[in-house]
Amino acid sequence: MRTLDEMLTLSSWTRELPAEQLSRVRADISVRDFAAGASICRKGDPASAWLGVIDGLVKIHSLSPAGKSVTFAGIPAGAWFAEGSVLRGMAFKYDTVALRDSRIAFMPESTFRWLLDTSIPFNRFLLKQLNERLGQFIGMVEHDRLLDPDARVARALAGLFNPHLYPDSDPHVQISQEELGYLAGASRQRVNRALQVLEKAGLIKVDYGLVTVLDLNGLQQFEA
DNA sequence: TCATTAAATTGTT
DNA sequence: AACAATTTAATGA
Repeated sequence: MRTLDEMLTLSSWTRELPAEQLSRVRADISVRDFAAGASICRKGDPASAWLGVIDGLVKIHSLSPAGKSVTFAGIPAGAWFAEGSVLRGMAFKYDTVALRDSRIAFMPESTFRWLLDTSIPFNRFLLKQLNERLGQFIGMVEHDRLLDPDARVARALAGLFNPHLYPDSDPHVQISQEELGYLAGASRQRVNRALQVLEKAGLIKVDYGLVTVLDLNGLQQFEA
């Protein structure tokens, strides 16, 4: 399992941070492990920390009153998230759940705001991240209305590998087809067929509980 | 190390 | 939604 220091080294916003600043940030962050299926934070919890996925995989999702699950984003190792709620100073609007055993970094809101007030590199990073996320969500609406299920699964999968949001270069995702369904807005059965199509197209490799991306560009551009 | 079993995940209808 | 097949993880001999 990866460590906080490895995560910080991987995060681009730490690279231009002066050593004193980085060491304070490092000292302020706390780390907690979550088992697969465990809730990391719930809708309504105060957004008291900026969150980083040191290891594992996390989803941001919402449950309909009828119990249907919709996943808005899957967050792989190496990524930081929840800056929206911390910036707003409000409670979380969605639930976040560990999809596998995961290690999460908690940067206190006070440290986050201190970086915001003092570090240009940190602000640059946040702007870029917010912009990338905006693009991803606009894309989701577009794909939802214009693309067939095979292509939607392809884009949902590709979204987990956005190189700006998720700098980790590991081409594997350990995720079940059921969870991919929640992410792509398709049934598990439909996801299963889509994965077979994408595998035959040479874009991915499918294993038990694991998808390996072979051609990220091809995935992003896939259309039936 | 191997066999057995339960649980999770997948493939198909 | 249901069912069978497959894979993994855990257990104990």
